[in-house]
Amino acid sequence: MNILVVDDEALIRGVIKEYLILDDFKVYEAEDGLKAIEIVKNNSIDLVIMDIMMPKMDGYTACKEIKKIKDIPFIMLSARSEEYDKLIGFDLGIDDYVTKPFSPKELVARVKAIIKRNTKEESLIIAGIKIDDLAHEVYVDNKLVMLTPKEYDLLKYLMENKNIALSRENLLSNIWGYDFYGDDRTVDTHIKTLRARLGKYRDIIKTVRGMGYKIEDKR
Amino acid sequence: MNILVVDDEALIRGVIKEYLILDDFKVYEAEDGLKAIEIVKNNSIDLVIMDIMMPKMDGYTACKEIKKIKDIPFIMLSARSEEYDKLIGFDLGIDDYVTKPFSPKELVARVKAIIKRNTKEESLIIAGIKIDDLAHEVYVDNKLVMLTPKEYDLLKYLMENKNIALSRENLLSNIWGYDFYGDDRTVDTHIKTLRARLGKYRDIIKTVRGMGYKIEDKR
DNA sequence: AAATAATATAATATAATTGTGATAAATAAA
DNA sequence: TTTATTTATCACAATTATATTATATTATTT
Repeated sequence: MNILVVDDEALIRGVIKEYLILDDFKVYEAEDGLKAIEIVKNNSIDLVIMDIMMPKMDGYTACKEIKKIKDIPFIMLSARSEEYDKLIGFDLGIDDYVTKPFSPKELVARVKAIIKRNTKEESLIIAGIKIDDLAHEVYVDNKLVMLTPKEYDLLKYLMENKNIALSRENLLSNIWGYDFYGDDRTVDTHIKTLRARLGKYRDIIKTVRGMGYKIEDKR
Repeated sequence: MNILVVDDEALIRGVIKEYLILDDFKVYEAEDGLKAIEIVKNNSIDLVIMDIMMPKMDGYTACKEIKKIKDIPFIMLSARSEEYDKLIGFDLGIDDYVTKPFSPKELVARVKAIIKRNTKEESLIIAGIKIDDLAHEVYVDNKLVMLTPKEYDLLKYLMENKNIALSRENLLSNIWGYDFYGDDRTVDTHIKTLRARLGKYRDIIKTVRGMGYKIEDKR
């Protein structure tokens, strides 16, 4: 889950970020509305925490602009509680509102609550293969299949990037990590074992000769 | 969950009702304080959304009367935010306050928030394991089992997040606290002792290799 | 069709992860 | 304080996963 924190005070951003990271959120930061819009355009942001009072572009305007791009849940921060009414008047689809000074723990709780009510049980499904990422489980024709960690990561990454041919380098750096300096062919071996796990669906993993691999989803 | 919406404007009642129904609430309507009291007397109402300005009997009075009958959470609606202070002065045990014009989405979110914090944690049960959180007791096959504080917290957290694979970092930050800078493997040790306490149910705690642990509830 | 290139597979050695028991440190209780 | 309990860390064994290498197979090019 990617959270964008927008506040002109670096200190406040820092505190919020620290707490969010503890709960496995990935945190992006912006110091004003304009930068926030840029980040939303170029990243997959799932929720925005935004201060109302900011230089260059205030929270109201920034929220309105971002909502045009993508309907992301918002939590607005503000120093004064009176601003609440003003905010409601805007009817921007604000999901929550927190006044400063706030407790970071409370803020994180609200983030979780909002994400929970906005997250439709999204499990990745292609052909007879389903990944329940929360449970960290893979089903083939509704039968639970045990994968090793690497197999799991590989399948998930391929499914998230279905219909895209992924080079071995891409796979290595995104799944093994940028600091992996091993053999390219390591990927091949894992593709092999993964295919074996997928049984009759082994062929959804296509070999892209001279390039790498991809998972194909016809629909 | 039964919600009573009290407002003299049928249009507003209608909008609120529409949104509440989307979230599976059952909605009762009243157009003034007197009718509201009647409905509360004759139905099991869990929460009241009430406008302050109403004919026959205003919101303040109606709220006071209803609180005499039953201690139900209230959300008050009002056209002017200045009335907020007046409302606070009354100290009627208002749970939330929303000024018109309001966002129905926001209102529903607040309803949910209030219901959540008013609902007593029911006891968690998975397989033969029961946590009575109020009593702070754990039963295995209805036999009281003594756990250390950490074991209790760990079991409770795992059960609250059943069917979700939880990383060691997640467990550490949520159970030990964000300021714990110890060894990952500490979790393992506690999982070990916890499993021992659970006797024949030790296997409901699944190891998610390369990841962490989870509790599985098949049903 | 042969030569070449790329990938698939199998076998295996290496590495990483987890389970567990022992122990020391910290905390709470007597 | 002493004692008991709880907690964290360590060490090692058991398990499981991974990377590498060698070889076989398949696809592409000439």
